[in-house]
Amino acid sequence: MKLSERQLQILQAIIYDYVENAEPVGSRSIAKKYDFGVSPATIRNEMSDLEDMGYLTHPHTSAGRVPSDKAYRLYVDDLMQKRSLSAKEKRFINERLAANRDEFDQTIRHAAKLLSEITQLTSFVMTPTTNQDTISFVKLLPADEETVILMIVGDSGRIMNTSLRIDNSYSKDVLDILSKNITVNYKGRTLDEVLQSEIVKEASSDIETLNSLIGKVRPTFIKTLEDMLDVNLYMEGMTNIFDIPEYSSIDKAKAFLEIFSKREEFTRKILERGDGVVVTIGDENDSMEDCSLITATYHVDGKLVGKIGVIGPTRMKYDEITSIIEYFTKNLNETFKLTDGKDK
Amino acid sequence: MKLSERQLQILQAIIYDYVENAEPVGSRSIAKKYDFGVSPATIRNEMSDLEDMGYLTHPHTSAGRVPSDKAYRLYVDDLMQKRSLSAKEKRFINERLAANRDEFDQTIRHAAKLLSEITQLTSFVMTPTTNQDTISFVKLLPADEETVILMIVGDSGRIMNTSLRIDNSYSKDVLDILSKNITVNYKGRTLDEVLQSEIVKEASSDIETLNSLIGKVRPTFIKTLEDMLDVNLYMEGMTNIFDIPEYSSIDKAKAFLEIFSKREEFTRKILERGDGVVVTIGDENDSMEDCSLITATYHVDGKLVGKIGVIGPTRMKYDEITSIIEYFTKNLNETFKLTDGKDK
DNA sequence: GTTAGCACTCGTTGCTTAAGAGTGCTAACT
DNA sequence: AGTTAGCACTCTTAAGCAACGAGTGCTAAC
Repeated sequence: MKLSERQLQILQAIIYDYVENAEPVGSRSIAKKYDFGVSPATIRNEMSDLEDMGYLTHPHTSAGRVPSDKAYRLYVDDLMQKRSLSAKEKRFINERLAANRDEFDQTIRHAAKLLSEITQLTSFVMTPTTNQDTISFVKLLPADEETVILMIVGDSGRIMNTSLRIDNSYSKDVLDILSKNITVNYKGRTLDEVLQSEIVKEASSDIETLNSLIGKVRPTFIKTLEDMLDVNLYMEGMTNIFDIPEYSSIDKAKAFLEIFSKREEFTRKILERGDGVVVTIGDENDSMEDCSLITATYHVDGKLVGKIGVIGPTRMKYDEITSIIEYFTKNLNETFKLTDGKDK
Repeated sequence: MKLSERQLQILQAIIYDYVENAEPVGSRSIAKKYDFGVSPATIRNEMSDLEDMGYLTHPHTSAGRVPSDKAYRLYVDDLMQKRSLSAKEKRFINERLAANRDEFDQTIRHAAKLLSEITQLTSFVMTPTTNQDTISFVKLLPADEETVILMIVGDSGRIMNTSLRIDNSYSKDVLDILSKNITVNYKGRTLDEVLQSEIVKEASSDIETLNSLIGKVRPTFIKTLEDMLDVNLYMEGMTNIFDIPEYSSIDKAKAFLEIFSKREEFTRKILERGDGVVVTIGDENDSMEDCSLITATYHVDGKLVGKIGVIGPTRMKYDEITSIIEYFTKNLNETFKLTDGKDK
C-alpha cells in the first residue's frame, strides 16, 4: 500500500523530531511544531495507520510514536535529501585532515578521529584490502652474512619486505635465481591466489642448495603474503556512546562495546559490505540489531579499497552523516592518489 | 603509630571481605565470619581506631567500613602473601599460551586476552621498548631500478627495513659507501641518541651524488628509527568492567573507558613504571584515582623490555593477580628467550 | 580491656498518590 | 468522507512517606 503525500510528510516530521530529541513523539507536538494545518486528532489517525503499516511503533499504550527500522529505510531510500556540506564545513574538514598526512595508518586513523568528533558517534577505518593486488616481482637480497631480505612488490606499488636469518650464507647468484624463479611463477597472480593455491608449497628445483634455500624462505614468504593481506581496523570515539540516550543503560552500553571486542567478526562484516556509501539499519545488521552502520569506501592509488564508517543508534542523522562520510572519502581518495610506494 | 596484631588481622579480614563482596563490611559480620573470639563491639572499637588512622572509611554514618587506598597499600606491602599457583593453574596457563606462538604481537596479545579472561579485569600488553637498543649496522640495498631498501639492524638482533623509491638509480658502490658512512657514524649508539642528536641532520659529504642520496634517504632513515622506537599497546577485556559493581554507573564506566581513549597518555604512564611487578593503588595513579594498576615486565632475548598488566578497581585480589602476572612474565620470558631476529 | 544494651542515623524498599503525556474512541461538524 | 473536539483510559514518572534493617557510637556494667 502506498503512503499518501501527507503520510510521508508526517512520517518525515516524526523521524526528524525523534532523531532530534530521542523521545517518542506525540500527535500534539507534531501538529504544533510542523504546520500541517490539521488538528492533532487527524495526525493521530494518520499515525495509527502508519503504525498498522509498520512504520511506527509504540513503546507502550500511552506513549508517543517511534520510527521503526522500516521507516528509517524508507527515509534513507526515498525521503532524505543529501545535504551538501557548506564551504565552511568543507574547509574545516580539509584543514584538519591535511594536518596529518605523514604515514598511511596514521592518516586514516586521524580521519576516523575527526569523523567521530564531528558526528559524535563511534567511527572506524580499515586499511585497504590487497587480496586483489597482483604480484609484480619478488626479490631476495643478501644483507649480511646471516641475513637475507625478502621483498615482495605488488602491481599496486605496495612493497613489503621481511628479513630472515639463515644459517649458512648463499651467494647472490643463488638468491637471484630463486628470486627469478619465484617471480616467474607468481607474477600477475593475486596474493590471494598465491596463498590459496598449493603452488607455493610445490615449488622445487633440481639443484640441491636451491632446494634447501626454498625450504627456508617458504615460511617467511607465506607469512609476508599473509601480512600483506591483513587489514588493520582502527576504532575511535567509543566513549561517545555514553552521551547517547539509547546507551544510557549499562546493559545497552555493554552490548554495544562488545561488538568491538569481537574484532575479527566485525572486520569480516565490514569487508563484506558493498562499495560506495552503504547504510544498514537495525535489523539489517545481524547481531547488531540496535545499531545503524554507515560505511563508505576510499581508494588508494585509485585501486586498493579501504573502508571508513560510523556506527551508532538507529536514530541518527542519516542525511548529514552520509554526506560527511562521502566527503571524507573524496578527501581521502585525493590524498592517496599520488601516493608513493612506501609500504603501509 | 603501629598497628597491633589484632588490628592487622581485623584489617586483613575487612579487606578480604570487601574484596570478595564489594560491600561495606560491618563489625557484626566480621565478628561472626572470622573467629577473633571477641564481640562485635570490640571489633567496632578497633575499626573506629583504624578509621582514625586512615585505613578505613565510612560511606555514611550508618554504613559499614571500606578499606582506604592506604589500607590496600599496607596489605600489598606487608600483609598479603604471594599465592603460588597450583600445578593445575600453571598447566592451564602454559597450555593456553603455547597454543599461539606464531608471531610476536599475536603472541603477547593472546597473553593479554588470557590474562583478562583469568582475572576478569581489563588487561594490556606493550611491545618492548627499544630505545636502549643500539645500532649494529645500517645497510642500503638496491632492489630494482627505482627502489632501495634501507635496513637497520640493532644489537638486540631486531631488524627493520623499509623500502624507498628514488628516481634515478645509484650504483651499488655508492649505496655501499653511504651504508658504511652511516654505520660508522651511529654504530653503538642507542636509537634514542641517534634520533635526539642533531647528527642525523648534519651528515654530509664532499661527493655530489652522495649528498643527493643522503637527502633522499634521511627522511626514511629517521622515520624508520621512529618506527623502531614505537611501542604497540593492546588492550583486552574492556567490557569486563561492566560486570564490576564499581563501574555499574554510566559515569564511572565512561571515566574508566576514557582512560583508554587517551592511548598515548596511558602508554606513557605505563612506560614510566619500574621493572618487575609494580602495584599502584588509587591515588597513586594520577588521573586514574579509582583504579589500581598492576604491571610487570617481560623480556625478549633477555634484553628488550615489554610490559604486561591489568587495570581494575582498587578493590581487587592483589595477591592472586600479582602471582598470576608474575607467572605470565615467566612464561613469556621463556617463550621469547631464543627468539630469532625477525622484525616485530 | 571487653561487652551488652540502646538510641540514633541513614539508605533501601515498598506503597500510595498525583501529575502529565498521549492514545483511542465516539459523536458531531463541514 | 474527512476532520475535529471531547473525554475516558492507560501508562510512566516523580514525590512523599512509613517501615525496615544494617550499622554505628556511646555508656555503663562486667
